[in-house]
Amino acid sequence: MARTQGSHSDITGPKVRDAALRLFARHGYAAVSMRQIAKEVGVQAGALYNYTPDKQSLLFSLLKGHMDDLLAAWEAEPKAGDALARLEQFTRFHIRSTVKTPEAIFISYMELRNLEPENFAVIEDLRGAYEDQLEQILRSGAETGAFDVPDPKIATMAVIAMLTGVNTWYRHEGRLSLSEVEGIYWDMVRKSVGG
Amino acid sequence: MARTQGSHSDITGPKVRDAALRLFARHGYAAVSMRQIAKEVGVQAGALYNYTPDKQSLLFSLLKGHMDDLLAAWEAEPKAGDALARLEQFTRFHIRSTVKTPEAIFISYMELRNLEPENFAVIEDLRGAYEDQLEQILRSGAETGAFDVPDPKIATMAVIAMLTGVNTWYRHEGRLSLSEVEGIYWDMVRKSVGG
DNA sequence: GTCTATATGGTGATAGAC
DNA sequence: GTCTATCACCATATAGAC
Repeated sequence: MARTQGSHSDITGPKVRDAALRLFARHGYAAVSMRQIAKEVGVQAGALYNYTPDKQSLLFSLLKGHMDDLLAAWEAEPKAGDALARLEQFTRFHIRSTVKTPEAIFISYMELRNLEPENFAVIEDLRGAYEDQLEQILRSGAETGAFDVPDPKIATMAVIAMLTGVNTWYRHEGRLSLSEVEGIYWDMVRKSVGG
Repeated sequence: MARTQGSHSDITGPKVRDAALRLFARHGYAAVSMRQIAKEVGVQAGALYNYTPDKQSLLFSLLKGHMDDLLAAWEAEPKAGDALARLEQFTRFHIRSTVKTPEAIFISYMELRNLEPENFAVIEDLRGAYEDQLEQILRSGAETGAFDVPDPKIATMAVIAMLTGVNTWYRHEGRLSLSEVEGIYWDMVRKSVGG
């Protein structure tokens, strides 16, 4: 039986999140008003509050959703292979993630300071869990002698920063294909840890 | 002869810039009000306009000043040595700069999107000039066979991102000394380019 | 050079009609 | 679920007294 009371909530909700993600990534959370988001969605500002209790919750929800998706996608990857194979897997996974959802990756490290303390703590935990995945790979490879990594913690930060940097310049229409980019970065990552 | 009309401009001016730099770095340009800056300086908001025509000019001036300082400091470095020595020099220089002026480095890549178009173009040019310094080093090393770098442009972005990442975690009171950090990163950078 | 006071407009969020 | 209208507040920037 068809709904008699018309509702767009099942489509407007995602549109609100999409618009917020895009605008936050482009202009920054603090610089974007609820009226701008509403205009992008095609509703009045008041209608947004059917989908989020406030602006801060909207930001948090986007970041939390992204981190959950990222961790779930990594968990879903096959976990076979030695440390070198796992490092290649992580490298390619992180670059593909960066390229697939650039706005989400971007706001996830640009808008942390605009989270209220409790929200910040949640996202920082998830980020830490993600970085731990790489750190464990480097640590296990260092123990078996597969890698030459004197300080796995620092090496983790260095590799993550290098890979996330793809975000700042990669364009789909660019000179290099995604697999070429992956190959170049994997070559550098592998060599940087003496693998 | 002493000034009869009291003036604090020679001290208030720098204090305005210092406060703005610190607050922009911590909370972001869009999230910081002129009233907050004034409060930090210890004057009323109106007084700030003796030192900047508007908020945007204040941001631009901070970014421009930082990039000019950075380029001038690099120019002032001795330019002897082969590509490998020059790469080590750049690596250590960039890390030291990142650690010495963390707020300026931070806003220089976080607040670009808050610059108006003409201001953005100026800063982007200066950033490009800085990145070119590294790219030329990698390119010359690749030509002589000192480095194994198939794509100097990408390698430049990768190395810069890795080094700038120090900004996100380094603390003066931390576990590692600056020269230890430099050493670890230089080891990774050298290996990553096959040097 | 700094102050107080103010012009002008945008902000997040809510109330109540439909 | 969306609209219009509105509240209370904060924003940047300026004017004019001292």
